[in-house]
Amino acid sequence: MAKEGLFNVRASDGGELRLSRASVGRFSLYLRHLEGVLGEGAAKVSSGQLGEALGITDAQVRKDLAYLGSLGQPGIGYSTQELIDAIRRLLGIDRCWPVALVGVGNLGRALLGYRGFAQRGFRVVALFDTDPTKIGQVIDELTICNVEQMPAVIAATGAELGVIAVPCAAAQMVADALIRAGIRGLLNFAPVVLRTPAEVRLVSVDLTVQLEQLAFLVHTQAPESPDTR
Amino acid sequence: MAKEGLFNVRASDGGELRLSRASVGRFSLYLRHLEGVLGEGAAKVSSGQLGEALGITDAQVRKDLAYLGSLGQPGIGYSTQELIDAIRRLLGIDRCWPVALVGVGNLGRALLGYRGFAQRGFRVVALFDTDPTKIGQVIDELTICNVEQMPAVIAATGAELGVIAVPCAAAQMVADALIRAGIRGLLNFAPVVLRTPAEVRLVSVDLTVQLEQLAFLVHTQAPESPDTR
DNA sequence: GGATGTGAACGACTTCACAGCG
DNA sequence: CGCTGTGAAGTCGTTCACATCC
Repeated sequence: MAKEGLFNVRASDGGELRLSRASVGRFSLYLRHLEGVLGEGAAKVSSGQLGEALGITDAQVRKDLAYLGSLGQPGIGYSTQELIDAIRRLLGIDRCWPVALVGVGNLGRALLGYRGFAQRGFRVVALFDTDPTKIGQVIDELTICNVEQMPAVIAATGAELGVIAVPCAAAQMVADALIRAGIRGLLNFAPVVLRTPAEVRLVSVDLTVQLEQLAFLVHTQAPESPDTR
Repeated sequence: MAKEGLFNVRASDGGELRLSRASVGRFSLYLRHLEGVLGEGAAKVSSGQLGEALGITDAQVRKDLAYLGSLGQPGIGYSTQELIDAIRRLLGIDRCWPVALVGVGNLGRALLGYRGFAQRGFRVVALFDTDPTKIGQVIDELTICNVEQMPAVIAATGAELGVIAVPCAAAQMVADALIRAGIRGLLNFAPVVLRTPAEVRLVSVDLTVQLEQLAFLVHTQAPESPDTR
């Protein structure tokens, strides 16, 4: 009932590009690794080196990078910096994304303090919680607001993405409120399947599911280790 | 260079079964939903209802559930309880998994307090940190130990799985230590690609990658919302 | 009628293999 | 010679469609 598929992206040359879902996930990993090797002074990388580092084949890497245009030089490799810039553009993280965080428990605080977010241009600009005792507290110069204030606060701060880090009983209600307030994408950590209108994007991360995957792998002694996600 | 693939599982009838990676991820979601509907008193479910709830097709659900054996009754559906039991057996979570948690920062604490873990039989039995000021602190009746004590503590507690919630600079070192101490599977939250021997299972969760996926989806206004993973 | 289980068709993703370029 | 870019082949995963059974 839900159709999987390819993404249509405006390519750098202005044309349309069909991008597979699986590649999108890998671009984040390429980016992370490329920023690392650039810091070590490597101005060039080859598909073989990248594949080695991420545990995938060199052919796969070349297929992915070909989406960015013809950035590679035969016999030489790719310019690290050029790849980084192109991937950031493709993923849409060549700019700042203002984020609203709902649920300032341990998980929320962990996300708030997470370096990786800021480094990639994600900036938490608003905090919300449903617990009345937390309303009004200030963390990192941000005041925790209640859900009723959401439309006003989100309009004022310009938050476009929402992170849901509340217990699962409250998750759908929080999602609905965020959507009413005009948020365009949700990152959900609550272990429930959220119902959202088609125009709101949703990514869910369920920590229990990940642990269960691991238990399954250990339990069955499966042949190969899986990749990140 | 790493081959992806199917898992060989000992089926309930004793035979070998080939199980796709993708299905494994969905079994956790089925389980979560089934426990919910069982709590509401639904003794039977159909593939259509399950698919509707998780946003996938009924055919997909039937294909997945067929891995469990022929539990369905044509015209009736599946017994909720039977499915729950069979999925728990398949995933290997029909027993308790002792877990060692490394890194007692915000994320570590969030995981420690996470209800879902305990409910599914994952029990944190050992805590470690690299920060000397935290060593010796007691949380939830567990004393935070340092990495040197790892072999002894893990042997004493019987921990089989390790959760890595340390900054990425320390992650590989922690992984190596856990592996030396005899751990069989790792759940990694640090944004690096860990190197592990083939017999140790690895699942990685990179929160930045998830946010970047979301940014990409919003950025491109892709047609359909993705599912959990 | 209503729902399962499953071969066959379809579509997506990965790997192969090699032409072509620096 | 080394490495990229890409058609072709192969593998994996999902959906269709329908025989089958309660």
